[in-house]
Amino acid sequence: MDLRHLRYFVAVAEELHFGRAAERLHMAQPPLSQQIRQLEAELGVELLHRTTRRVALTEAGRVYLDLARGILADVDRAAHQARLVASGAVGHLSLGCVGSATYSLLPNLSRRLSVELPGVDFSFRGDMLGPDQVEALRGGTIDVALLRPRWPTAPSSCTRCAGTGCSSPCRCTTAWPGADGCVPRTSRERI
Amino acid sequence: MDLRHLRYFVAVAEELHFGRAAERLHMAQPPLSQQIRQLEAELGVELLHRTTRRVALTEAGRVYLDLARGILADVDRAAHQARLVASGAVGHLSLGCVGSATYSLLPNLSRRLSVELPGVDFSFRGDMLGPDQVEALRGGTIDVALLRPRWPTAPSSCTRCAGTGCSSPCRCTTAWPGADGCVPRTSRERI
DNA sequence: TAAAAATACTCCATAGGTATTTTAT
DNA sequence: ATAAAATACCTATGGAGTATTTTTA
Repeated sequence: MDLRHLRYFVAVAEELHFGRAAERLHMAQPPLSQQIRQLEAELGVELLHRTTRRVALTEAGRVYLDLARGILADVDRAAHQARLVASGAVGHLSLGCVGSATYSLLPNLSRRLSVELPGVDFSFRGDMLGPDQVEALRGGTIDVALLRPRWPTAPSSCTRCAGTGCSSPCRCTTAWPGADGCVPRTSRERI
Repeated sequence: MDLRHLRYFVAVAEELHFGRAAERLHMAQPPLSQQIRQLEAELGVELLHRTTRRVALTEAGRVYLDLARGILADVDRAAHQARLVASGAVGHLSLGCVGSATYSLLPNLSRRLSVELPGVDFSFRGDMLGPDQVEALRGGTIDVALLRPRWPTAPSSCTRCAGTGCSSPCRCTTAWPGADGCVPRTSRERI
Protein backbone atom coordinates (compact mmCIF):
# COMPACT_ATOMS: atom_id res chain seq x y z
CA MET A 1 0.00 0.00 0.00
CA ASP A 2 1.41 3.31 -1.12
CA LEU A 3 0.38 6.93 -1.13
CA ARG A 4 0.37 6.49 -4.89
CA HIS A 5 -2.63 4.18 -4.51
CA LEU A 6 -4.48 6.83 -2.50
CA ARG A 7 -3.64 9.60 -4.97
CA TYR A 8 -4.78 7.50 -7.90
CA PHE A 9 -7.96 6.45 -6.15
CA VAL A 10 -8.86 10.03 -5.25
CA ALA A 11 -8.33 11.09 -8.88
CA VAL A 12 -10.55 8.31 -10.24
CA ALA A 13 -13.18 8.85 -7.55
CA GLU A 14 -13.33 12.54 -8.40
CA GLU A 15 -13.43 12.08 -12.18
CA LEU A 16 -15.47 8.85 -12.12
CA HIS A 17 -13.68 8.13 -15.40
CA PHE A 18 -10.40 6.21 -15.71
CA GLY A 19 -9.37 7.95 -18.91
CA ARG A 20 -9.77 11.48 -17.57
CA ALA A 21 -8.23 10.55 -14.21
CA ALA A 22 -5.21 9.09 -16.01
CA GLU A 23 -4.87 12.28 -18.02
CA ARG A 24 -5.00 14.35 -14.85
CA LEU A 25 -2.31 12.13 -13.35
CA HIS A 26 -0.16 12.41 -16.51
CA MET A 27 -0.20 8.70 -17.11
CA ALA A 28 -1.87 6.09 -19.33
CA GLN A 29 -5.19 4.46 -18.46
CA PRO A 30 -4.17 0.77 -18.18
CA PRO A 31 -1.61 1.17 -15.36
CA LEU A 32 -4.14 3.32 -13.52
CA SER A 33 -6.73 0.56 -13.75
CA GLN A 34 -4.10 -1.88 -12.52
CA GLN A 35 -3.20 0.22 -9.49
CA ILE A 36 -6.84 0.65 -8.50
CA ARG A 37 -7.37 -3.10 -8.79
CA GLN A 38 -4.26 -3.62 -6.69
CA LEU A 39 -5.59 -1.25 -4.02
CA GLU A 40 -8.93 -3.02 -3.95
CA ALA A 41 -7.17 -6.38 -3.70
CA GLU A 42 -5.06 -5.19 -0.75
CA LEU A 43 -8.11 -3.82 1.04
CA GLY A 44 -10.26 -6.76 0.04
CA VAL A 45 -12.97 -4.24 -0.77
CA GLU A 46 -14.62 -3.02 -3.98
CA LEU A 47 -14.24 0.77 -3.92
CA LEU A 48 -15.56 1.48 -7.39
CA HIS A 49 -18.32 -0.33 -9.21
CA ARG A 50 -17.52 -0.12 -12.89
CA THR A 51 -18.86 -1.23 -16.21
CA THR A 52 -17.25 -0.12 -19.44
CA ARG A 53 -19.79 2.71 -19.55
CA ARG A 54 -20.10 3.89 -15.99
CA VAL A 55 -17.86 4.23 -12.94
CA ALA A 56 -19.53 4.70 -9.54
CA LEU A 57 -18.30 4.80 -5.97
CA THR A 58 -19.49 2.06 -3.65
CA GLU A 59 -20.49 2.99 -0.11
CA ALA A 60 -17.10 1.71 1.09
CA GLY A 61 -15.49 3.77 -1.66
CA ARG A 62 -17.19 6.94 -0.47
CA VAL A 63 -15.95 6.37 3.07
CA TYR A 64 -12.44 5.50 1.90
CA LEU A 65 -12.33 8.55 -0.38
CA ASP A 66 -12.95 10.80 2.59
CA LEU A 67 -10.27 9.14 4.67
CA ALA A 68 -7.79 9.06 1.77
CA ARG A 69 -8.22 12.78 1.19
CA GLY A 70 -7.55 13.41 4.87
CA ILE A 71 -4.43 11.26 4.85
CA LEU A 72 -3.02 12.99 1.77
CA ALA A 73 -3.68 16.38 3.34
CA ASP A 74 -1.99 15.21 6.55
CA VAL A 75 1.08 14.12 4.60
CA ASP A 76 1.38 17.61 3.13
CA ARG A 77 0.74 19.23 6.48
CA ALA A 78 3.41 17.06 8.12
CA ALA A 79 5.99 18.13 5.54
CA HIS A 80 5.03 21.76 6.02
CA GLN A 81 5.20 21.44 9.78
CA ALA A 82 8.63 19.81 9.64
CA ARG A 83 9.87 22.71 7.50
CA LEU A 84 8.46 25.25 9.94
CA VAL A 85 10.16 23.56 12.89
CA ALA A 86 13.44 23.26 10.97
CA SER A 87 13.31 26.94 10.11
CA GLY A 88 12.95 27.75 13.81
CA ALA A 89 9.65 29.56 13.35
CA VAL A 90 7.76 27.05 15.51
CA GLY A 91 8.76 24.54 18.15
CA HIS A 92 9.83 24.43 21.75
CA LEU A 93 12.79 26.23 23.26
CA SER A 94 13.90 25.91 26.83
CA LEU A 95 16.15 28.57 28.35
CA GLY A 96 18.14 28.29 31.52
CA CYS A 97 19.06 31.48 33.36
CA VAL A 98 21.59 32.26 36.06
CA GLY A 99 20.26 33.51 39.39
CA SER A 100 21.15 37.17 39.15
CA ALA A 101 19.44 37.69 35.77
CA THR A 102 16.26 35.78 36.58
CA TYR A 103 14.38 38.83 37.82
CA SER A 104 16.14 41.63 35.94
CA LEU A 105 16.70 40.19 32.48
CA LEU A 106 14.22 37.33 32.04
CA PRO A 107 10.88 39.21 32.17
CA ASN A 108 11.84 41.56 29.32
CA LEU A 109 13.54 38.80 27.36
CA SER A 110 10.59 36.43 27.51
CA ARG A 111 8.14 39.18 26.53
CA ARG A 112 10.24 40.15 23.54
CA LEU A 113 10.85 36.54 22.41
CA SER A 114 7.10 35.80 22.50
CA VAL A 115 6.50 38.77 20.19
CA GLU A 116 9.32 38.05 17.77
CA LEU A 117 8.80 34.27 17.58
CA PRO A 118 5.07 33.77 18.20
CA GLY A 119 5.21 30.17 16.96
CA VAL A 120 7.80 29.11 19.49
CA ASP A 121 6.73 27.69 22.82
CA PHE A 122 9.32 28.97 25.33
CA SER A 123 9.97 27.64 28.79
CA PHE A 124 12.32 29.30 31.22
CA ARG A 125 14.24 27.95 34.19
CA GLY A 126 15.64 30.64 36.43
CA ASP A 127 18.03 30.53 39.37
CA MET A 128 20.31 27.95 37.79
CA LEU A 129 24.00 27.71 38.62
CA GLY A 130 26.51 27.90 35.77
CA PRO A 131 27.75 24.29 35.99
CA ASP A 132 24.15 23.01 36.29
CA GLN A 133 23.25 24.84 33.08
CA VAL A 134 26.18 23.26 31.25
CA GLU A 135 24.97 19.90 32.53
CA ALA A 136 21.38 20.62 31.42
CA LEU A 137 22.59 21.78 27.99
CA ARG A 138 24.51 18.55 27.50
CA GLY A 139 21.54 16.44 28.61
CA GLY A 140 19.07 18.37 26.47
CA THR A 141 16.98 19.64 29.38
CA ILE A 142 17.58 23.20 28.17
CA ASP A 143 18.44 24.45 24.68
CA VAL A 144 19.96 27.79 25.63
CA ALA A 145 21.92 28.71 28.73
CA LEU A 146 22.20 32.30 29.93
CA LEU A 147 25.26 32.57 32.12
CA ARG A 148 28.36 34.63 32.76
CA PRO A 149 31.29 33.77 30.51
CA ARG A 150 34.32 32.39 32.23
CA TRP A 151 37.28 34.79 32.14
CA PRO A 152 39.23 33.38 29.17
CA THR A 153 42.40 32.49 31.00
CA ALA A 154 41.06 32.07 34.52
CA PRO A 155 43.04 29.26 36.15
CA SER A 156 41.46 26.51 38.23
CA SER A 157 43.95 27.51 40.90
CA CYS A 158 41.87 30.67 41.59
CA THR A 159 40.74 30.18 45.18
CA ARG A 160 37.63 32.27 44.73
CA CYS A 161 35.97 30.90 41.56
CA ALA A 162 37.97 27.69 41.07
CA GLY A 163 38.21 28.42 37.37
CA THR A 164 34.49 28.85 36.69
CA GLY A 165 34.88 32.64 36.35
CA CYS A 166 34.42 35.32 39.00
CA SER A 167 31.33 37.51 39.39
CA SER A 168 31.28 41.27 39.26
CA PRO A 169 32.88 42.60 42.42
CA CYS A 170 35.71 40.09 42.33
CA ARG A 171 38.90 41.17 40.65
CA CYS A 172 40.91 38.16 41.72
CA THR A 173 43.28 40.44 43.54
CA THR A 174 43.96 37.95 46.24
CA ALA A 175 43.02 34.78 44.40
CA TRP A 176 44.74 35.40 41.13
CA PRO A 177 47.20 38.21 41.64
CA GLY A 178 48.74 37.92 38.21
CA ALA A 179 45.52 38.82 36.32
CA ASP A 180 44.71 42.39 35.36
CA GLY A 181 41.15 42.29 36.70
CA CYS A 182 38.79 39.30 36.39
CA VAL A 183 35.60 41.18 35.50
CA PRO A 184 33.41 39.14 33.15
CA ARG A 185 30.97 40.78 30.80
CA THR A 186 27.48 40.62 32.26
CA SER A 187 24.71 38.62 30.67
CA ARG A 188 22.95 41.87 29.83
CA GLU A 189 25.80 42.95 27.60
CA ARG A 190 25.54 39.77 25.57
CA ILE A 191 21.94 40.36 24.56
CA MET B 1 7.03 10.70 -1.19
CA ASP B 2 5.74 7.29 -0.20
CA LEU B 3 4.38 5.58 2.85
CA ARG B 4 7.57 3.53 2.62
CA HIS B 5 9.53 6.65 3.51
CA LEU B 6 7.40 7.18 6.60
CA ARG B 7 7.66 3.54 7.68
CA TYR B 8 11.43 3.57 7.26
CA PHE B 9 11.80 6.84 9.08
CA VAL B 10 9.70 5.66 12.03
CA ALA B 11 11.82 2.51 12.28
CA VAL B 12 15.10 4.45 12.26
CA ALA B 13 13.76 7.08 14.66
CA GLU B 14 12.69 4.37 17.09
CA GLU B 15 15.91 2.37 16.89
CA LEU B 16 18.24 5.37 16.45
CA HIS B 17 20.46 2.90 14.60
CA PHE B 18 20.35 2.27 10.85
CA GLY B 19 21.61 -1.30 11.14
CA ARG B 20 19.02 -2.42 13.66
CA ALA B 21 16.25 -0.53 11.88
CA ALA B 22 17.18 -2.23 8.60
CA GLU B 23 17.09 -5.59 10.34
CA ARG B 24 13.65 -4.81 11.76
CA LEU B 25 12.49 -3.85 8.25
CA HIS B 26 13.98 -7.04 6.77
CA MET B 27 16.28 -5.14 4.45
CA ALA B 28 19.92 -4.09 4.09
CA GLN B 29 21.33 -0.95 5.67
CA PRO B 30 22.49 0.99 2.56
CA PRO B 31 19.09 1.26 0.82
CA LEU B 32 17.58 2.32 4.15
CA SER B 33 20.11 5.13 4.44
CA GLN B 34 19.31 6.11 0.85
CA GLN B 35 15.58 6.25 1.47
CA ILE B 36 16.01 8.39 4.58
CA ARG B 37 18.28 10.76 2.65
CA GLN B 38 15.66 10.87 -0.11
CA LEU B 39 12.93 11.71 2.41
CA GLU B 40 15.04 14.48 3.91
CA ALA B 41 15.79 15.82 0.43
CA GLU B 42 12.09 15.90 -0.46
CA LEU B 43 11.22 17.66 2.76
CA GLY B 44 14.27 19.89 2.57
CA VAL B 45 14.73 19.17 6.28
CA GLU B 46 17.29 17.25 8.34
CA LEU B 47 15.27 14.79 10.41
CA LEU B 48 18.14 12.85 11.90
CA HIS B 49 21.50 14.17 12.92
CA ARG B 50 23.99 11.38 12.44
CA THR B 51 27.65 10.66 12.80
CA THR B 52 29.02 7.17 12.28
CA ARG B 53 28.74 6.65 16.03
CA ARG B 54 25.47 8.26 16.99
CA VAL B 55 22.04 8.86 15.43
CA ALA B 56 19.81 11.49 17.02
CA LEU B 57 16.46 13.04 16.12
CA THR B 58 16.45 16.73 15.33
CA GLU B 59 13.61 18.87 16.68
CA ALA B 60 11.97 18.73 13.23
CA GLY B 61 12.51 14.97 13.27
CA ARG B 62 10.69 14.63 16.58
CA VAL B 63 7.72 16.56 15.23
CA TYR B 64 7.68 14.64 11.95
CA LEU B 65 7.95 11.31 13.78
CA ASP B 66 4.77 12.08 15.68
CA LEU B 67 2.91 13.07 12.53
CA ALA B 68 4.25 10.11 10.54
CA ARG B 69 3.07 7.68 13.23
CA GLY B 70 -0.38 9.25 13.07
CA ILE B 71 -0.52 9.02 9.30
CA LEU B 72 0.50 5.36 9.28
CA ALA B 73 -2.13 4.59 11.90
CA ASP B 74 -4.73 6.49 9.84
CA VAL B 75 -3.87 4.44 6.77
CA ASP B 76 -4.54 1.25 8.71
CA ARG B 77 -7.71 2.66 10.21
CA ALA B 78 -8.96 3.71 6.76
CA ALA B 79 -8.48 0.18 5.42
CA HIS B 80 -10.26 -1.25 8.43
CA GLN B 81 -13.10 1.23 8.08
CA ALA B 82 -13.53 0.44 4.38
CA ARG B 83 -13.77 -3.26 5.23
CA LEU B 84 -16.37 -2.58 7.91
CA VAL B 85 -18.50 -0.56 5.51
CA ALA B 86 -18.14 -3.17 2.78
CA SER B 87 -19.22 -5.88 5.21
CA GLY B 88 -22.38 -3.90 5.98
CA ALA B 89 -21.62 -3.63 9.69
CA VAL B 90 -21.32 0.16 9.56
CA GLY B 91 -22.52 2.85 7.17
CA HIS B 92 -25.70 4.61 6.19
CA LEU B 93 -28.90 2.98 5.03
CA SER B 94 -31.96 4.82 3.88
CA LEU B 95 -35.31 3.02 3.83
CA GLY B 96 -38.42 4.11 2.04
CA CYS B 97 -41.78 2.91 3.33
CA VAL B 98 -45.23 2.81 1.82
CA GLY B 99 -47.94 4.83 3.56
CA SER B 100 -49.90 2.06 5.25
CA ALA B 101 -46.83 0.56 6.97
CA THR B 102 -45.31 3.84 8.15
CA TYR B 103 -47.07 3.79 11.54
CA SER B 104 -47.63 0.07 12.04
CA LEU B 105 -44.45 -1.53 10.80
CA LEU B 106 -41.76 1.15 10.82
CA PRO B 107 -41.48 1.85 14.59
CA ASN B 108 -40.78 -1.81 15.44
CA LEU B 109 -38.57 -2.27 12.42
CA SER B 110 -36.38 0.75 13.16
CA ARG B 111 -36.01 -0.25 16.79
CA ARG B 112 -34.95 -3.75 15.88
CA LEU B 113 -32.57 -2.63 13.13
CA SER B 114 -30.81 -0.25 15.52
CA VAL B 115 -30.24 -3.13 17.92
CA GLU B 116 -29.08 -5.66 15.34
CA LEU B 117 -26.91 -3.28 13.33
CA PRO B 118 -25.69 -0.71 15.84
CA GLY B 119 -23.02 0.57 13.49
CA VAL B 120 -25.48 1.46 10.78
CA ASP B 121 -26.99 4.91 10.63
CA PHE B 122 -30.55 4.43 9.39
CA SER B 123 -32.84 7.02 7.95
CA PHE B 124 -36.49 6.35 7.14
CA ARG B 125 -38.87 7.98 4.74
CA GLY B 126 -42.47 7.08 5.34
CA ASP B 127 -45.65 7.71 3.34
CA MET B 128 -44.01 7.08 -0.02
CA LEU B 129 -45.95 5.83 -3.02
CA GLY B 130 -44.80 2.67 -4.74
CA PRO B 131 -43.66 4.30 -7.99
CA ASP B 132 -41.89 7.10 -6.07
CA GLN B 133 -39.94 4.50 -4.12
CA VAL B 134 -38.83 2.81 -7.33
CA GLU B 135 -37.73 6.22 -8.59
CA ALA B 136 -35.85 6.96 -5.36
CA LEU B 137 -34.19 3.53 -5.45
CA ARG B 138 -32.94 4.18 -8.97
CA GLY B 139 -31.67 7.63 -8.06
CA GLY B 140 -29.97 6.44 -4.89
CA THR B 141 -32.11 8.55 -2.53
CA ILE B 142 -33.10 5.36 -0.70
CA ASP B 143 -31.30 2.02 -0.49
CA VAL B 144 -34.25 -0.15 0.46
CA ALA B 145 -37.90 0.20 -0.52
CA LEU B 146 -40.67 -1.33 1.55
CA LEU B 147 -43.71 -1.75 -0.66
CA ARG B 148 -46.41 -4.22 -1.59
CA PRO B 149 -45.38 -6.70 -4.24
CA ARG B 150 -47.26 -6.44 -7.47
CA TRP B 151 -49.49 -9.46 -8.13
CA PRO B 152 -47.26 -11.44 -10.50
CA THR B 153 -49.52 -11.34 -13.51
CA ALA B 154 -51.58 -8.25 -12.67
CA PRO B 155 -52.38 -6.55 -15.96
CA SER B 156 -52.04 -2.82 -16.45
CA SER B 157 -55.64 -2.99 -17.68
CA CYS B 158 -56.82 -3.44 -14.04
CA THR B 159 -58.95 -0.32 -13.51
CA ARG B 160 -58.33 -0.33 -9.77
CA CYS B 161 -54.57 -0.60 -9.41
CA ALA B 162 -53.46 0.05 -12.99
CA GLY B 163 -51.01 -2.83 -12.74
CA THR B 164 -49.17 -1.66 -9.63
CA GLY B 165 -50.87 -4.32 -7.50
CA CYS B 166 -54.00 -4.03 -5.40
CA SER B 167 -54.07 -3.47 -1.66
CA SER B 168 -55.74 -5.71 0.92
CA PRO B 169 -59.50 -5.33 0.59
CA CYS B 170 -59.42 -5.42 -3.19
CA ARG B 171 -59.90 -8.77 -4.87
CA CYS B 172 -60.13 -7.34 -8.34
CA THR B 173 -63.63 -8.73 -8.69
CA THR B 174 -64.76 -5.92 -10.86
CA ALA B 175 -61.40 -4.75 -12.15
CA TRP B 176 -59.82 -8.03 -13.04
CA PRO B 177 -62.48 -10.70 -13.08
CA GLY B 178 -60.29 -13.42 -14.44
CA ALA B 179 -57.90 -13.53 -11.48
CA ASP B 180 -58.52 -15.81 -8.51
CA GLY B 181 -58.13 -13.06 -5.89
CA CYS B 182 -55.57 -10.25 -6.09
CA VAL B 183 -54.45 -10.26 -2.46
CA PRO B 184 -50.79 -9.40 -2.10
CA ARG B 185 -48.81 -10.48 0.91
CA THR B 186 -48.54 -7.61 3.34
CA SER B 187 -45.24 -5.96 4.09
CA ARG B 188 -45.42 -7.45 7.59
CA GLU B 189 -45.34 -10.96 6.22
CA ARG B 190 -42.17 -10.21 4.31
CA ILE B 191 -40.23 -9.33 7.41
C1' DT C 1 40.86 0.31 16.19
C1' DA C 2 36.27 -1.10 15.67
C1' DA C 3 31.52 -0.11 14.91
C1' DA C 4 28.52 2.03 11.93
C1' DA C 5 27.05 5.18 8.31
C1' DA C 6 28.09 6.51 3.54
C1' DT C 7 29.43 5.42 -1.21
C1' DA C 8 29.71 2.75 -5.59
C1' DC C 9 28.00 -0.56 -8.37
C1' DT C 10 24.78 -4.14 -9.86
C1' DC C 11 20.36 -6.48 -10.47
C1' DC C 12 15.63 -7.24 -10.81
C1' DA C 13 10.85 -6.25 -9.46
C1' DT C 14 7.29 -3.62 -10.81
C1' DA C 15 5.32 0.86 -12.17
C1' DG C 16 4.12 2.59 -16.41
C1' DG C 17 3.64 2.45 -21.61
C1' DT C 18 1.68 0.45 -26.14
C1' DA C 19 -1.40 -2.44 -28.64
C1' DT C 20 -5.42 -4.95 -28.55
C1' DT C 21 -9.70 -7.01 -26.91
C1' DT C 22 -13.98 -6.98 -24.54
C1' DT C 23 -18.23 -4.99 -23.13
C1' DA C 24 -22.24 -2.12 -22.43
C1' DT C 25 -25.05 1.39 -24.25
C1' DA D 1 -21.20 1.44 -33.55
C1' DT D 2 -18.60 3.54 -30.21
C1' DA D 3 -16.64 4.87 -25.97
C1' DA D 4 -14.28 3.13 -22.26
C1' DA D 5 -12.47 -0.36 -19.19
C1' DA D 6 -9.87 -4.75 -19.18
C1' DT D 7 -6.21 -7.68 -20.84
C1' DA D 8 -1.61 -8.88 -22.68
C1' DC D 9 2.82 -7.88 -23.22
C1' DC D 10 6.94 -4.97 -23.18
C1' DT D 11 10.17 -1.35 -21.33
C1' DA D 12 12.88 0.99 -17.99
C1' DT D 13 13.00 3.44 -13.65
C1' DG D 14 14.46 3.04 -9.17
C1' DG D 15 14.31 0.20 -4.93
C1' DA D 16 17.11 -3.17 -2.84
C1' DG D 17 21.41 -6.06 -2.53
C1' DT D 18 26.71 -6.70 -2.21
C1' DA D 19 31.24 -4.94 -1.60
C1' DT D 20 33.91 -1.32 -0.07
C1' DT D 21 35.28 3.07 1.91
C1' DT D 22 35.03 6.66 5.28
C1' DT D 23 34.50 8.40 9.78
C1' DT D 24 34.45 9.10 14.86
C1' DA D 25 34.61 7.86 19.50
